[in-house]
Amino acid sequence: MTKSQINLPKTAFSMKANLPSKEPEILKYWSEIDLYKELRNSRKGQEKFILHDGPPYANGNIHMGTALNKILKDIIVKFHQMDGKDSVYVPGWDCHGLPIEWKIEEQYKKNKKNKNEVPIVEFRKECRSFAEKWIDVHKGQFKRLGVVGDWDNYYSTMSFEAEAQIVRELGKFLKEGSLYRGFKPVLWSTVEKTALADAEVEYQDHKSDTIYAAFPVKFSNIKELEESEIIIWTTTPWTIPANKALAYNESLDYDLLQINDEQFKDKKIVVAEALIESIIKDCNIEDFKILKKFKGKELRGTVCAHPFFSLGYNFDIPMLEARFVTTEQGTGIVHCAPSHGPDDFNLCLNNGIKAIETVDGDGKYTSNVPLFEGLHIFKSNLVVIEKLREQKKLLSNGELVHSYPHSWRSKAPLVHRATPQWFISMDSHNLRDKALKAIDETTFYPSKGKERLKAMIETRPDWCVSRQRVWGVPLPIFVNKKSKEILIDDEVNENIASIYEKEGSDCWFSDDPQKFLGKKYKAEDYEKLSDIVEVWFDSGSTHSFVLEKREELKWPASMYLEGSDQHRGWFHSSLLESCGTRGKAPFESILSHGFVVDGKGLKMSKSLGNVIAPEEILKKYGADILRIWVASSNYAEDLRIDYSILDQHAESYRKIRNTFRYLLGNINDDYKKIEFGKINTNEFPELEQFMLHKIYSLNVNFVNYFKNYDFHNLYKDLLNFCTVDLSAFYFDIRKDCLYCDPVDSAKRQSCITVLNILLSSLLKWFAPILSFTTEEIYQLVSKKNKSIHLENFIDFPKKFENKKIAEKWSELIKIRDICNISIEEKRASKDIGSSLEAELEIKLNNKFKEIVNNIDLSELCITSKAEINFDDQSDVRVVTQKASGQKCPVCWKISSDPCERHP
RNA sequence: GGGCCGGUAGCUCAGUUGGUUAGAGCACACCCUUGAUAAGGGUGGGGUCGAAAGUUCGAGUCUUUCUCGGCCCA
Repeated sequence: MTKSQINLPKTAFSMKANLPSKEPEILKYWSEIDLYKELRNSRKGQEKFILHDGPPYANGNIHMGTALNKILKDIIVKFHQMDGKDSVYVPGWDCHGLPIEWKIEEQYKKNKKNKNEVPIVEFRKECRSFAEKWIDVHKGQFKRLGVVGDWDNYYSTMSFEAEAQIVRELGKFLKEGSLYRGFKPVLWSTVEKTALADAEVEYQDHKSDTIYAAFPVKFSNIKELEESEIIIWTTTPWTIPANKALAYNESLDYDLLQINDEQFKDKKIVVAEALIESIIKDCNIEDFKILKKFKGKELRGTVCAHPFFSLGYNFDIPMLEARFVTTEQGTGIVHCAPSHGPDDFNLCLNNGIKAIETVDGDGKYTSNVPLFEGLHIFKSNLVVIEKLREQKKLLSNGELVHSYPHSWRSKAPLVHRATPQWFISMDSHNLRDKALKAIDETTFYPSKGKERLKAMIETRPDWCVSRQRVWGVPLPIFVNKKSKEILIDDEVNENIASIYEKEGSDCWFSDDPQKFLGKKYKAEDYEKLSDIVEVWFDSGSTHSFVLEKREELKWPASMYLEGSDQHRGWFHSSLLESCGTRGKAPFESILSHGFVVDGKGLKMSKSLGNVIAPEEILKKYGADILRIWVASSNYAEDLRIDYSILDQHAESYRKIRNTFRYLLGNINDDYKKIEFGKINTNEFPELEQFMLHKIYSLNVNFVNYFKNYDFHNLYKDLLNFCTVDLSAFYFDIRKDCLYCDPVDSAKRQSCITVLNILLSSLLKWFAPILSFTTEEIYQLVSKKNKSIHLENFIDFPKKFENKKIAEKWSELIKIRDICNISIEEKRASKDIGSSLEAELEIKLNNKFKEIVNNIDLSELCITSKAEINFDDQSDVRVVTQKASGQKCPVCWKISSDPCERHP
């Protein structure tokens, strides 16, 4: 039988991958050999690459976005590890915060338990164990993706160590003086006497009093405006006493009107042109004329007086530019009470007007509001309207039914109320400037991230770090009862931190305040805050209790990597926290990725029914397919996924797998490491030399792509190499030699050498992406080492590069393509089937003499014969004919003479 | 509603400073092979470059408007 005469490929590497069942076995193996420890040992003392993990929230199963994030991190960590660096990855979790509080409250409701009757400490314990449970679930799910890291020593923002360090970090801001107490409007229920979070608010129709009120102009760059009045419209007359500014939009058109009606005789008013019609109707104005038209931007610098200026409100009301002013309704000028609206608050804050406490928790005006102190705001609309009328500053009043926020519990209407909050100043100690400088010193992938973060830092208001909640790190602040001064003392701060380090922060709520104050101060002289720190400060501090505290890590991190929403989130808070405390960013580079969307580019949502869970993909395809999806997608934009896209990647995977299978089969699973120094590439056939050049130049691209974290191009090059250069070209041509030539022939040996080089190259190139499959193969062929992931990338010798051969062979491939077209014609007409049934007559222009010198085009085109003739005609002409003669039973070549190799 | 980013074959992606007929792989169709075989090879079809207008001798590339989508903010 002729089959015994030829060397057919033989391998234990199955064609079918069976990833969903194979991968867990490999995971088990990694855990048995303690891969993470091996990785660390293998790179002791090497340059570090530290990708600091942005902590996911310990709540709910992971979704595609989380999977993408972790896989991308793992790919990068593995690349750097194989690049010879000590590439350490410590995963972490964000644990404090409202979502977990709600989950526990939900459980209480189910069990008919009253939250207010549960001691804070007990409630917090339940939050803690809830977070712990989800950390465990996440851990299992992340590991299943093939993510390698220090899972046993993960970090969490609720560890005692973290809570203690967060106190120390706050202490730095406190000591510096940039942490201050201010006021900020929150949605407040005067019935429940508490602030409500957005999700606790429901919108219902509500009847409000409306007014048109007048603010006299004191100064303006538009001369005609003096002695006129700016008109505003509002649905909350009770906020007029808290007014501090007026807002206009610079791109709107405004008019100065003179009113001639009896009741407003000779009044001159300013309103937006687009709203004149509705205003004159609402205010019963019949006779007016337009004195002047002007653009909003001309209002810059205008200062008004308060409508109650003659009643003691004798401060300036500046006019400020604001984009939120529209001509939808009102007058095109908005009255701003910084204590009673977020827009108003931010606008005023950015213009140096601080909010003050104008209304107390019960809804009554404070002493900061002359004339109205003690009056309940819900009863004061009519009082304010009367006062305006009395001061001749009311044009009209009415009522409006509109959508308005209400408490979901009491159903009572809510108000925006400025409450005492704690802020970190952006400017008092140049935090903004420091952060902007740090951004300039950071490398962004993709580069557009830099502008995005910069724009946010440039315009953001002071950082509010306090929350009136329970599940978080308590703000470690004492305020002197008499002087109202904040206690700033390193000793006290360190005392609190060291207590937390031992027992956690629960004790803040249960233990004697004296415990925290130490002996220096008396507890009775101080008010202990019950606010907690907002969770972005927690996660923004991870660099301090992870990067700085752990010996195996370094500060700053080499990279922070998150979804692009984190420009507003973790990138942002980490930058501010670190610049405030250390003057520098905690990262050298930032990589941001887009969002996972469905196959059509729409966001995934339950209502659209287009959600794909990572779990389903793992069950159907396996983690390596998901990892291919990550590597092949352009993370700079949104990443599309659906089953047809995954099917396509699964197809590519098969191609890659079969490439490996061909390599393994032809070396019979007997991989031999090739010593590059010992091989003389010049003695190789040209085809082998060409392949070595291909390997070399692919690696040049590979390194460039990797350095720029350009994985989708890197993967594309690898895949194309497998399909175009190997499967359809090199492998196809060399089958004849591998199967039919004597085992010891120099040509076959050269080929085997190249196959060995290819195997090790591809294994390493693919290892960071196809973590499981490359390990599966490595286990089959490696004799000494425990894991492919412990290997280094290959440093290919310069002698592999051969530009001359590359140029020559790219011409040969063009000739081959033309031959194939000619062969195809004969195949289509059923003259021949296999290309070995063909013999070629190739006519070449004389200029190709050099190109085809020493080249057997029958080998290249896999035909039985190829005759070359030269002339001075056009470049390449091929005639294909059916080969005549006998088919050699061994190599299947057809020839009229007996087969030379197999006589 | 505002800011930012994006839209190139069915899919994943290339496309330099504007310059031949817009490329690759996959998928698809047809054919071959049965010695990589639930594999492998060959050939081929497929694009108004989201839309419109403008600048230019010339636009996928520059400008404006619109549209669709995403993120952030309100």
